[in-house]
Amino acid sequence: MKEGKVEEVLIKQRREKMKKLLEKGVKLYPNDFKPTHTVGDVKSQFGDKGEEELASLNKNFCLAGRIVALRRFGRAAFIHFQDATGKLQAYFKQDVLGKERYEIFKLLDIGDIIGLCGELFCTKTGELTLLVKDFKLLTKSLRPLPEKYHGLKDIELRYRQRYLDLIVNPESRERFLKRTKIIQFVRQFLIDRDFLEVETPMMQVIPGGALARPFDTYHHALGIKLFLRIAPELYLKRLLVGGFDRVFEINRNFRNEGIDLDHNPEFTMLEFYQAYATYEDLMDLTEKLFSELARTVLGTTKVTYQGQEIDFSPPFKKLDFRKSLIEVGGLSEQMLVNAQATVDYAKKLGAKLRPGEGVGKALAKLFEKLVEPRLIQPTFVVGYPVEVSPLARRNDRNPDITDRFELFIAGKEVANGFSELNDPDDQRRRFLQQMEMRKGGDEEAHLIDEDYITALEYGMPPAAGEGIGIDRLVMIFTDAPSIRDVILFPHLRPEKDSEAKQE
RNA sequence: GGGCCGUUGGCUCAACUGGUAGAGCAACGGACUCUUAAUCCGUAGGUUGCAGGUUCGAGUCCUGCACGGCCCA
Repeated sequence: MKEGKVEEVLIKQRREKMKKLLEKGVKLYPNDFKPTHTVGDVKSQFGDKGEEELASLNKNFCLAGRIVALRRFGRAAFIHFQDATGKLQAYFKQDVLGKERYEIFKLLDIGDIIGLCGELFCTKTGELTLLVKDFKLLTKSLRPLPEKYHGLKDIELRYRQRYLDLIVNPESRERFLKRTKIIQFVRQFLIDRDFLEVETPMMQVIPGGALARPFDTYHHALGIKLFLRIAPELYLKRLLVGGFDRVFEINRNFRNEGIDLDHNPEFTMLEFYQAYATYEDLMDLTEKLFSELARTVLGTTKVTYQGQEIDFSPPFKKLDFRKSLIEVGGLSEQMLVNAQATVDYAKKLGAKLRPGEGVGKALAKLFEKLVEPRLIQPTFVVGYPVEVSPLARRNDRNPDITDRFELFIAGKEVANGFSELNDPDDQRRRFLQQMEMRKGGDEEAHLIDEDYITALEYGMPPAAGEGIGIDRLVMIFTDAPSIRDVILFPHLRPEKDSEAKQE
């Protein structure tokens, strides 16, 4: 971070205060203060109590938090301090504290973390306030916080110094609290349905389970190249082979791709697998999950996302993949029956199709461009081409498509699920097709995983599985325009200064 | 990777067609014992992202670079 001269002066001033505090025998970073209450406790218990009621309490409260506002006048002052649960006002008076303690109080700054003990009362204006009888500096802050009224607006600083964003922008803090609530709800929803939470490798020898470019790394002791996982799918399905009939994992995936409003190189994914279920069962389950999630976390099934109302009450719309290209994408029937015409049109719209790549890939590209952004209300799209679904079960009536769905909300792909392919011979053929594409230059084509095929040869029960992009889900539920708004520390290019420091 | 836009005290923002870089908050000094964007008086704080160029003169125009945002690939 660049450090201007002015900032250095501000820091120096605070260091001077530290010196004075030390001279008065004040410890700067003690760790022996135990709060008896949080701001949330106090507010929920006494927030609506009247003056007399508070006065008759005659009880001592100890709280701790960061000073975020300071209004001094002579020998008294009001501050606001905040802890993890909220903000509370406190009143410092020389009468109460004595001259010596009040002199120490005067050396405190906005940003300092303090412990406060005292009684609750109600101010003239009706605000619940702690009358401070004793206080203790817990951590001295050396740097000035961003402005109290406007907060921190600079988007780059908000990402790079998220802790500042969290201190001064309540809506950011709320958003991340909501993220946690969402994940907790999803986890409990699955646990309640007898799903077993498991952890599978983040580092894999063969990165599989999705069509994406991986990050690679090296394990020195083993002397092998490893890849950060792009999906946990193939490991979770090995667990189905092992007899865990319902499993799930909520964890990070890593994909070596560009960054935009909907993509971060590491993102959080839920994947779950259920033996003896079909993709249709999972669509039902997904509707239930999303609508209950909305009701629990937001208190309503109608959500406003970027100005558009989204209704999570079931049932969700279902749309056939091919039909969606005509009805939503505006393509003609004639074009879709003519493979060459389809491919040509996809190319015309800017899709890069390599020589080996067929009509399935072209359709997927057309869908991505013409249909996906228009699916605002929760919509299941079903009937994806086999070519782009190498791990999904083939449809019994139409062998060109799979028993697969994707769920779109607000123009974003939020979930992807299918009946699992458990025929080891078909799986091998699919892998081989993918290898052909890879030879044709498709770096995202799936690699052959012989060990996984071996597992299938032992027999995997018929099953269905699904992945849900947690970050996008949180975006929609918190009205966040960018995935970076729902990831605490999104990836940015390092600043030049810090790069120099590393060397 | 390409296009467009942005970068001004710690923070939030001003500065017309090129003509002495300003304000609020925060800070510092002072007054003030129920304030809440406290108030009042005073003070200080800037290599306008970086490097070049044009010009008598550049925050402003031009070129390159860095970082960020949006759009496209």
